[in-house]
Amino acid sequence: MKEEIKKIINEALRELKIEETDFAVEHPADLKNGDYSVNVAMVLAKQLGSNPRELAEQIAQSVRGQHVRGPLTPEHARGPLTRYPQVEKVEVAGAGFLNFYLSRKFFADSIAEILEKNDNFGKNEEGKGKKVIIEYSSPNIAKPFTIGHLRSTIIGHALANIFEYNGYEVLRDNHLGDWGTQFGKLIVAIKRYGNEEEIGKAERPVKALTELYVKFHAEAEKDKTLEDEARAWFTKLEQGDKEARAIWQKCVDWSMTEFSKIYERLGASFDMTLGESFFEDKMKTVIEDLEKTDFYKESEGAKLVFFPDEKHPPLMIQKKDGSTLYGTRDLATDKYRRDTWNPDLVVNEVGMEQSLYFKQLFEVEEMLGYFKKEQRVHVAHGLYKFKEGKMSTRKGNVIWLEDVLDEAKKRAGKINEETAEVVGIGAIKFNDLRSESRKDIIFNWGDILNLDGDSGPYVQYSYVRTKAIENKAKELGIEKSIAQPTEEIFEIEKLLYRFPEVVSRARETYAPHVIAQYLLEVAHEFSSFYGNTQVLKEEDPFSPYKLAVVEATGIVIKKGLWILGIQTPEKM
RNA sequence: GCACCCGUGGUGAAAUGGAUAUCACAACAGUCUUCGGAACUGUCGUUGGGGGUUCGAAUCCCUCCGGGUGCACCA
Repeated sequence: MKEEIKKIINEALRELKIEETDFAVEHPADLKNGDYSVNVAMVLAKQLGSNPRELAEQIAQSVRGQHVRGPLTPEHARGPLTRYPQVEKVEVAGAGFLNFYLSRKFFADSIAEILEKNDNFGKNEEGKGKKVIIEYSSPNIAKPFTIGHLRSTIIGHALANIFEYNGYEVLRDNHLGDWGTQFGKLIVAIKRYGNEEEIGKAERPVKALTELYVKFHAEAEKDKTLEDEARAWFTKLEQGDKEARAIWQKCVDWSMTEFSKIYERLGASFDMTLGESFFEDKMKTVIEDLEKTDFYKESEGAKLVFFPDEKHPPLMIQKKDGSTLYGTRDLATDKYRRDTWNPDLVVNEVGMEQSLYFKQLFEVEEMLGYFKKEQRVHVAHGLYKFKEGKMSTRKGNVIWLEDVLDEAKKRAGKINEETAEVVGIGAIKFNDLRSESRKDIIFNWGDILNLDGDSGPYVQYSYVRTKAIENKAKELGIEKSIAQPTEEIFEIEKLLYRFPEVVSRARETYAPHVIAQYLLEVAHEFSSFYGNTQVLKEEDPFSPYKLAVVEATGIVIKKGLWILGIQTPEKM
């Protein structure tokens, strides 16, 4: 429709003998200002030195076919609008906006389209033939999967769905932190203070491993030789020592058993889980590649990359003891990704605190010719905060994710026992996705599970309500139909047809909250029309056309929530 | 010290450079009574301060203030 409006405007400009110019066709923020608004008069007013409102009025008249200046072409005499039955009227408003109001026909057609496409409504092809790797979740083996890891999992999952819905081929990668010096410490701790059999049988083996890890640090305070012992074990692990390898493997297995339970509850899934250990033998060539560049330098025995003009602080790629770092492994990972899948885009969903690191990483990858900077994106999220203060993952002062999920379920159970899990998890997810991911989230149970407010359960309930109305109509023997669009304009129709644009914008901006906010708007509009007693005041509460709108609303909400990774219960 | 992010009603948030800055929660005042967990209406703002760019700034630029995070052998 946007394109059609551009054509209409350009036609009017030609008729007025005004040179064409760039202008915007947008949805006004306020639904009262029409469905599309055009700023062409304001843009032109400056160039022509005329009054924007008067100019807008002239353009509007030309659009309506009420031309004033010069002879009319026969086609134009009828007015462009008569050839576009989707447009109801054009009005001049504000500083000189041309507001286009769409017609009943347009809305009825869009409702028909939603009903027809159903589950596929909103899918588009903009990413056709393009491949994107999205790395998210990426917990550390043998370390707690806390509420802190929740954000990456939830946001990453939503992003993956957003890209997929826009036609991209999506590879979801869980880049496990399964390598690094902490495994030396862990091996020492297990051998000294642990019991493998007990850990294996524990309900939460990771919890047991974390306790051992904490104990190691406590003991290492007193006995400095422990650190050396740990380093030695990590070296053994790197060299493929059988015993070290076996213990490491157990840690991975125990952790994954525990993590998969969480993923199942969260509905998150991955196409691959290539942990850092997978790239252990792939780092040599990366370091060789780097040594060839002008930016490589050794300093105090370590190998570093220095950035031109000291744009960023240097990035270390090898420690003086010869072992590698996080960055080295990430470079190897991305080289492998390029060689194996040749993706158009690689996205890392990781916390904000790593944004300098990612700037460095992307810069180095460009130096090495692995990826261009525009092919690498760091989607950064803020922290969860609690009223009591910032949460800390150190010193065992940890909030375990499973406890949070259980609490959500328990609280949601007060609404409806049967759907407690779906509503509880949905509430947590929606709370995470409803605002810009860059911002910190203040964790507040009252808001998260609020049925009346801007919450996941509120949106889920709106969907359930569409089903309730459909069932009621069935009882009354009323069939949906778009044959007779009611005279009254439902504000909700003005929102539903925009769903595909919303999905597209969420992809462009890497912003799931765009979809969440849209769903809230839909839910609010829906409840002001079909919010309970309101409906019964209507003369014709369950007309066939209204039912069609209700069903379309259900389709859009369900699909929107699906993209966010949130399930829709059938009852609440 | 340097760099990055954030600052919007009492609270939590939204706003592709556009219109009278939107929504929810809480509070107060009122209308209505069920397909339901009712819903709706009204009241409450110098977008942290100050400059600048622009026809137009919460949004872009500069600067100051406040909060957060990061800056060589962790990940």
